[in-house]
Amino acid sequence: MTVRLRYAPSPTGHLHIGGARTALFNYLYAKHMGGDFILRIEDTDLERNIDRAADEFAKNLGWLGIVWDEGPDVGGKFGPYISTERLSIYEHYVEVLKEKGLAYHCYCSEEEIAAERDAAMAKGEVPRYSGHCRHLTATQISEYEAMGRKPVVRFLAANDQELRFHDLIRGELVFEPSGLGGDFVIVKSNGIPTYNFACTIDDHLMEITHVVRGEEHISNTPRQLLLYQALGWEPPHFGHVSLILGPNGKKLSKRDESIVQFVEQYRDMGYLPEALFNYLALLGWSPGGEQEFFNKDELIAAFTLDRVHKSGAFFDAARLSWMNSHYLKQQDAANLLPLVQPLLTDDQVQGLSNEWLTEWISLYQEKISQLDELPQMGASFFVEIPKLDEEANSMLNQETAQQVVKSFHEQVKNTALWTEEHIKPIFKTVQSETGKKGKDLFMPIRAAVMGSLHGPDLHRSLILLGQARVLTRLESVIK
RNA sequence: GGCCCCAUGGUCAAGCGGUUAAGACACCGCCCUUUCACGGCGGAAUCAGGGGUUCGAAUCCCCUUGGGGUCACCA
Repeated sequence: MTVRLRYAPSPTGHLHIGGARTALFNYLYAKHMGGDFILRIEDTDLERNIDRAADEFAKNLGWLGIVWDEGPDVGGKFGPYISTERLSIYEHYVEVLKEKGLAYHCYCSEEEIAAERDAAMAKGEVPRYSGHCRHLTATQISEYEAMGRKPVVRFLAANDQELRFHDLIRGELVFEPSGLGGDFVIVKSNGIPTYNFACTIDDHLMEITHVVRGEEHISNTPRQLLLYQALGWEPPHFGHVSLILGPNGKKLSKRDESIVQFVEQYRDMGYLPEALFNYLALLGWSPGGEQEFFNKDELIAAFTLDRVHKSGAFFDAARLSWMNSHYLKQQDAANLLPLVQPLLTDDQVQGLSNEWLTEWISLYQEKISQLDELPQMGASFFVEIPKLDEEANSMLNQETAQQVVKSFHEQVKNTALWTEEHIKPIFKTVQSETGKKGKDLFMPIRAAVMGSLHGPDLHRSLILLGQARVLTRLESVIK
């Protein structure tokens, strides 16, 4: 039997790194086992649904390199893959449960339930639905209806045995039935099923074999187990992945601004999908060896659930950054060009060929850890005369530096060709003319031409700049 | 608070009863280099505490402590 896993986000925001990692683990395991990976949208919270969010999830998941075999856009034989398009399916199973006497209408208002809960809490007891509406008479029901109350449907959780399941990551997990909170809601008063219900129905009908999800779902599992039991279904295997922690040591909150946590933001900053993919795979999972860099196929080959960590992991932005700089170095500058172009203004790229820009990228490629550092770092190439920074300025105020610059200027002016082979001898000549070498030779020229003592390879920079512009820049600092 | 989960350096982590407790990021030195970076070499830094079990415990068990998750008509 082939393995089937799914990622089932609710379209209430952007894809964040925690969700992306959960999707990634599901994907990697499905592919490792030669099975299917399914994307399903759980949009049962009508109020919080955000337009286009589902498309964004798909877009960003796709960007990361996660591909699904079935989903809202690609279809599949277990569709539809969006909860709100499956309402009639859920209705059917509500009827099934009602016929078995395991589901009933509850007319208690949210206020009444809240009052019960608060009372229980005040007494230090576990909140638990009282079962008030379990056995309503026909008259009571019509009274409630006459009052205009809209019922929810509750599942009759009469279970009094402990619930247990073998978690793929954590091992045997056991729950006391008293902690469940009594009969829980499976259909909200607006007629839409709750997560626990929809999820159970969908996972079963879609023949999901392994449910790998965040640790925050551990406590939902016993309720879902009850549902599987009531429906006479075999539950899938469950595995709960630990949380990704923010700087405060708590579960990442989407509202926490201290950390960049949406996939799209990383894309915009110039992170490569391979780097994020690689980093996320290694967060909370380890193949055990010393290898750090893995491509997708290697990860698929290596990924197993039993090596997923039980403890939470801090999101280490510095490590991601390091990993991205590695992937950036690996790339051909030409491949980076389309990613860099959107980061440059029309003004900057005016009249510049792709070849020129590619060379410009390759000049800085190994110095950056994200692509959006490039425009700033390489800005001096886009202006006629760069502004001298403090260090460069004070260097050029020195008489010895002026000598070097003047001599260099003279040579540049008189050279006919402007290639690496012609530039090298120029430095030789300046060296013998001024008696300067090493730093004393190169730094004044770098300062004069680039406006800074730090920067990429000087020879290549000069060539890219072009003879005319180099001359202009030299003249601008000669006193 | 109830229930549940977790615990190796600052961070990611290897380790599954016998190791000088890997490796990486970050950090600090040094080297390479016309600068910055890259790279190379080196350094500092970890088994939360206490009990057991065992000839032997980072590894197994218990307790404590600490952290986290969850207690919705959100997922």
